[in-house]
Amino acid sequence: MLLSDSIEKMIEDMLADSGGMLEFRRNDLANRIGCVPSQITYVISSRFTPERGYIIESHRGGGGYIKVVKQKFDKNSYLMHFFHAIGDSLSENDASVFLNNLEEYGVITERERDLLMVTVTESSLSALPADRRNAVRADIFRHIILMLLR
Amino acid sequence: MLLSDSIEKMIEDMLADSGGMLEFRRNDLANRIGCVPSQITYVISSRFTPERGYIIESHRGGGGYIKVVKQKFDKNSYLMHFFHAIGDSLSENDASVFLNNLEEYGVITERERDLLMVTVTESSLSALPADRRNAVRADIFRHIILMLLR
DNA sequence: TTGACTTTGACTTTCTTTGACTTTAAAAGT
DNA sequence: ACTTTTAAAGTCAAAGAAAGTCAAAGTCAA
Repeated sequence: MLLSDSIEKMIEDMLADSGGMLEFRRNDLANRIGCVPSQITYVISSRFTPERGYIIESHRGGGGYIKVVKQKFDKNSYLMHFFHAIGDSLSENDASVFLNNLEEYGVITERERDLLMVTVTESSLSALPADRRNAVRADIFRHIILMLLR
Repeated sequence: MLLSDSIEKMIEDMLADSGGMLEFRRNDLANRIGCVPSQITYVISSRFTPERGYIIESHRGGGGYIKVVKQKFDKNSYLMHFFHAIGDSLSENDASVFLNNLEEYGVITERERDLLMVTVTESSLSALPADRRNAVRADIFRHIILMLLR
C-alpha cells in the first residue's frame, strides 16, 4: 500500500469517527505517520477535493490547523453544478471520480456506476482519435445527468 | 513459440490460478519474463481485448499496476448472443431494441435501460461525424454487455 | 515479396515522495 | 505599541516510480 493511500485511509477513518468534521495539526499527523509534512498537503490536495465532496480549511502560524469537512449535499444542485462544470471536455478520470461520488451519495447504485463507467472508458471510445474522446465523453455525461435529473 | 504467445500463456495461467482477477506490475512481469516492458503492453492490447472477454484497468505513477479481469461467459449465453450479434456497427434504433430486450428479460432494470440509452443516442454522439457513430455505439455496447456478464 | 504481426527501445505522461524555502499568525520581549 | 521569535501551514521543483506511445526494425506465412 502506498504512503498516500494509507494517509488517505487514516484521515477517512478519523473523519468517520468524528462524524464528518475533523481538525488536526499537519505536523502532528506527519509525525504520527512518519512522513514529511508536505506529504499531508499532497494527500489533502489530491484526494480530499471538492470533487469528491470535501471542504478543506486551514490556518498557518501558531495554533495552525487543517480542517476537513465531508459535505452532505443536495442531489439536484450537485447534478446541476456538475452539468455546468463539465464544459466541453471530460477526462476518463474525472468521469470516474464523478460517478463514484454519485454512488457514494446514493444517487446511483454501484451497478449503475459500473455500467455507466464502461460507456465512457478510453477502451469504449478507442475508435475515436484520442483528442476527441474527452469531448464525446462530456456530451455523454451531460445526457446522463439530464436523465438523472428527471 | 513466440514471445507474445508465452506471455499470453503466462498471464492466462496466473489468471486461472487467481480465479479470474489478476493485478501485476508491468515492470515486474517484464523482468520475470526477460522482455521489455512495452512488450507486456503489446500482449495486453492485442490479446486481452474486450472482444475476447477481458477487461483491463491500469494506473501509472508510483504504485502503478495493470489489472486483468476475465469475464465468465458461461453463465449467460443470452448476453453472449447479443455480444456477437452486434458486430462492428450498431444504429441508435438497434441499440434501443437491444436495451428493451434486456429489460424485458430482466437483465437490466427500466432505469438502467434509460441511463444506458442516453449514453448512445445520436444526440450524445453528435460531436462525431455521422459515419462514425454506429461504430462507437457498437464499442460502447460491447463494453456494457461485458459488464453485465460479470 | 508483401503485408500482417511481433519485438525493441527511446521518449512521454502521470502520479508520488521529499525537502528546501516562503508565508502567515500567535506569543513573547522591549 | 512595536519588534522579534517561534510555530505553524503553503509552495514548488527535483527526483523517483510506474505505465503509455510510437515508430523503426525484424519475422514469417501466403
